[in-house]
Amino acid sequence: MIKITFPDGAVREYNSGVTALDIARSISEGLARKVLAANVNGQVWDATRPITTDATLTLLTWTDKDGKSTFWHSSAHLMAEAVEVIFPGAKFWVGPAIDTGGFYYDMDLGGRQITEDDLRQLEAKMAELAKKNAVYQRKEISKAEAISYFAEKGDEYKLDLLEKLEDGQITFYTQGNFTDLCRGPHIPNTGLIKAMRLTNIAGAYWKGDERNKMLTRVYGVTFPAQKELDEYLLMLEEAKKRDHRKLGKELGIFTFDEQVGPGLPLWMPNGTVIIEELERLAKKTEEQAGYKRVVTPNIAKESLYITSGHLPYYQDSMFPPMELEGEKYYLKSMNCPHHHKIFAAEPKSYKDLPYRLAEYGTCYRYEQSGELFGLMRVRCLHMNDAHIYCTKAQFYDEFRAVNEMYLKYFKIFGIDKYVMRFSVHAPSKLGIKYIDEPELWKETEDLVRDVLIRTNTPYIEVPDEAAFYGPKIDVQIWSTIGREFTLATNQVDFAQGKRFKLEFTNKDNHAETPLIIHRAPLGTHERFIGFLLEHYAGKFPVWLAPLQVKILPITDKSLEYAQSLLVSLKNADIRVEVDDRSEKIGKKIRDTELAKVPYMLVIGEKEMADNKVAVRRQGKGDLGVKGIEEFIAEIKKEIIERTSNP
RNA sequence: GCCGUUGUAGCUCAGGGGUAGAGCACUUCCUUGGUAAGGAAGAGGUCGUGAGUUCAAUUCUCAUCAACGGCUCCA
Repeated sequence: MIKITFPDGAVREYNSGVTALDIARSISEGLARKVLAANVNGQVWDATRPITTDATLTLLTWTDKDGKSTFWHSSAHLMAEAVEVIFPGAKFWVGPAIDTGGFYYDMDLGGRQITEDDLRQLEAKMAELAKKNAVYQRKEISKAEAISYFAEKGDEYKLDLLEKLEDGQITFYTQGNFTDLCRGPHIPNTGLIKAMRLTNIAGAYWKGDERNKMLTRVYGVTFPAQKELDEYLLMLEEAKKRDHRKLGKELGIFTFDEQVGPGLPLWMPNGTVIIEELERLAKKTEEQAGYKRVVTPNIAKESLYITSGHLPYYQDSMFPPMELEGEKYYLKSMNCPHHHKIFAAEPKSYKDLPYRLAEYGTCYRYEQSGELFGLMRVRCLHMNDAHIYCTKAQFYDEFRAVNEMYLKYFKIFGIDKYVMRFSVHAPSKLGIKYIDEPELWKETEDLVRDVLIRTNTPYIEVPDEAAFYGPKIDVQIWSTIGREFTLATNQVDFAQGKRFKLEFTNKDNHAETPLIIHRAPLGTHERFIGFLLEHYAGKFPVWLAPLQVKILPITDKSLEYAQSLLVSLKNADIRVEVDDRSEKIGKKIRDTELAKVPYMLVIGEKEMADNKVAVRRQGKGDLGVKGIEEFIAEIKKEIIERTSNP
């Protein structure tokens, strides 16, 4: 007998060799039908794998993250089985579950192309195979046997995988007519997969290396019930409606033009209002935090970027230089070197530090054409940039203050889902990807970690993602499309100070090099507004809304009254327009609702007689009648306090 | 940059070897209507661009540009 400990602490005895599925069945048949896998002593196992020692056990179902990923990974195998039927001779690389939902399988179809129609055919085949209730069978196998199996099959990709594996760690999983080299685990049988959708076809480099052959990747998603697939598809539809590219066009925020160039957004009047409101917020915040504003040119001579160290590391991401009078000029892809030159322009004493320079800097980066994505990845960007020059003793307070500024902003925008990524260097890439100063890397990484730990900031540490000049903290956020983006960045730089020979005179009258903090809490206008469009689904809070109030006269008898209201509101610095078309009020309301204008003032003969306005809030409906002064006072409060949407 | 898909009116889309269509938007007129679409008429397109095949190309072929889905990349 073995002892099984359940999550609630209960302990029950079972015969050795019992499976998680048996245990579930001993509790209830209903539970047994839902079990997808099990967590046995901290490892995710097949629910059908015999347990032979005392163990802690958690049964995993669709509601568990590991249950879902087991389900999806098993679905990848099911898809592969269908692929083998429809594309005989297909060779397989890997087919994992993906965090954001679903799975993919990378395959070599021997030069054959796969089409949307093929996907529908594959789905049908998967459904047919699933109905057979085929059991996923696990088998431990020797390396020699495994090699001979795939050698015979002619699958060089699996043979490549086998090279790194040794006897004792190789398992095969078989369901129906499909056998795969796989670590597992898998769900008990294919019958659990009730609904499936192959979502798209893509190319993917073998092993993720662009020098390698491109394999065919098919993405899919499956569910234990048709209803859940329907809900998933509905959610995708909703996400599409929130896509910043769609909203940006509908709301007149930005546009692209072929003649201007890819990745070069044109900010339209409505978008420009948002830019200016964001800048107003940033400038006030930064002024209060002791920053000084500067303005620098968009181009500089080559030597500046040689000194900064950017050219050797990032030349590929810069627009090619303009050459005139024997001199090369580059469009700036970062503001730092320019700021360093401002620091260097006047001698500095320790009394001048911390010295904080801020600029909404325009930068140009030559992102590869395939990387461009709406406003999220562009070639011309406006960065909420600043550089803080400080002593090591000041570093803690300065770095902490920057992190606190992030949090202050996130509160204003209601951003509650984010992760701080602490990116550190990789010692093996010193001198290649990173400045070759091992002691300084250690020292600055320790300084940053110290801030994070002492301020109780949750973070994850990621190796080999630092900037070339020092460690950094990136703030990751998720758009409604499910993509992950770096919104803000806070970086330490121990390298450029030296390279630019930046110095201050310390208390002992010696020259000392300052530490530099690069920070951009609001990221770039492009990415931030792209994010906000999706975050608010285009319904901006009043302080950011391009048009804050629309006055809707019911008939043209109240046009004159509308004009007088317009003047009052404009005098109160409210962004307002009158809809003076000869349309019915229902039509005017509909159009204004769709334009996502926060407030509508409906006025007719009644309001005119009482000198009042009927207030309607976008998405909320009629709020009743009030005096114009009362309305102005309320909306001004909402604007000044930068209130989030109710 | 790589693999794949797409490109028709301002927008969303239909069509198809014999030089084009809908809805919305737009213009004009009628309508003055109380909280999500009043009516009529009109204007608008070298069917992304360039070349080829053909008596004839927007439709077929090739190239190119751009967008989209991924991969790679992201100071």
